[in-house]
Amino acid sequence: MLLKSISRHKQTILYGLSMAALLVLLRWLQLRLIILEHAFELYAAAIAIIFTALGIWLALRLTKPKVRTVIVEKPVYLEKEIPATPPFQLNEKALNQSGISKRELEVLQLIAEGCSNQEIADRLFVSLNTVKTHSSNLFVKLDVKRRIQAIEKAKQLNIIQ
Amino acid sequence: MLLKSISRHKQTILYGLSMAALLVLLRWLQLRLIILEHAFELYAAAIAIIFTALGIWLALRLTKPKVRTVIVEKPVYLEKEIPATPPFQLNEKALNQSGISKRELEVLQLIAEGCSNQEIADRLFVSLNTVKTHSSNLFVKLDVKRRIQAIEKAKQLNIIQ
DNA sequence: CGTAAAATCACCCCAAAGTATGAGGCCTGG
DNA sequence: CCAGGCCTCATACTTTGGGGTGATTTTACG
Repeated sequence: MLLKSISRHKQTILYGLSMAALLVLLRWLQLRLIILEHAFELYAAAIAIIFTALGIWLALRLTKPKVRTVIVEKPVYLEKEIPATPPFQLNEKALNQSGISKRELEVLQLIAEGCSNQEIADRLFVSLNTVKTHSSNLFVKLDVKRRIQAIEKAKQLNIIQ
Repeated sequence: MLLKSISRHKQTILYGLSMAALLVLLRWLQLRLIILEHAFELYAAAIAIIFTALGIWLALRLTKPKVRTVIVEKPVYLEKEIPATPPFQLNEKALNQSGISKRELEVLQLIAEGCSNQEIADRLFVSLNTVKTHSSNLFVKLDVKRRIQAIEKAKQLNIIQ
């Protein structure tokens, strides 16, 4: 029970532990180097670097990338010039009809890339359970039973590449 | 507004608070064990805060795009000029190089159709274990970890449609 | 402002997928 | 003939996937 809980929050715990370890290390370094001449500068520099990294990490972790690309259909009739490889065109109609939400679409795309649910969770910064929920909903909306079938269907419908 | 802001950045605040708690703990430990100059600690804390902020600012600065709307003109071709789908050409060279056997290829094709291992076993009239063995070998030979990746890779190599 | 949809997460349980290992039968080329 | 690849299957185990339920929080919209 406890073990399960631990393994489930492995990442969180790891984060915490590594931060703690880092601070202890810094403390130790301080004690070690306190006698040296430029210990203070080194220590300050280390803090600066580490906390800059922490800040970057925090920002990236907490600001959900809000890149939203909206593709609008605009028919253009052509006579003869056919591009060799027709570019992917998101079929918004099919997407809307299926009732698949934005987040679900993201999950679907990652599924199509061959990610495991855990990998998807890591890349979207959500929990494994959330990914499962999304994919479950996806299967219902796409009327399929397995992720592979979901990929096939979504490709047929031009919902994903 | 303030409340909203608080609830929005709950994670951040929690993180900050726990960091603060950690520092206080360390401070307390220090007071317990050693008596050192206070200026240093304050200075270090200041550096930490400032550079965390710097990191956040940097990250936010460097990840620029927010909402972008891309309008793509979708080419619609006249009836006669529907781009022909190039006929599937099995890449025998890649197939031989990969070392995939005949039976494994059959399994691979059924995997790509979205069949479960049990369904594959039924269709090939072999046991479930056999299918598992084949697919395991496939993953090694294709250098992938999951069946979805195997499908992708096999399609890339023109081993399957 | 209130509501509905979307997103998030948890817990339980079971099924499917995948790993590791061993083993026996069947061809085939040297 | 016999070594080696292939196909078959088994057993045991771990990991991942998926169903179901319920809950809270965000977000979007009238």
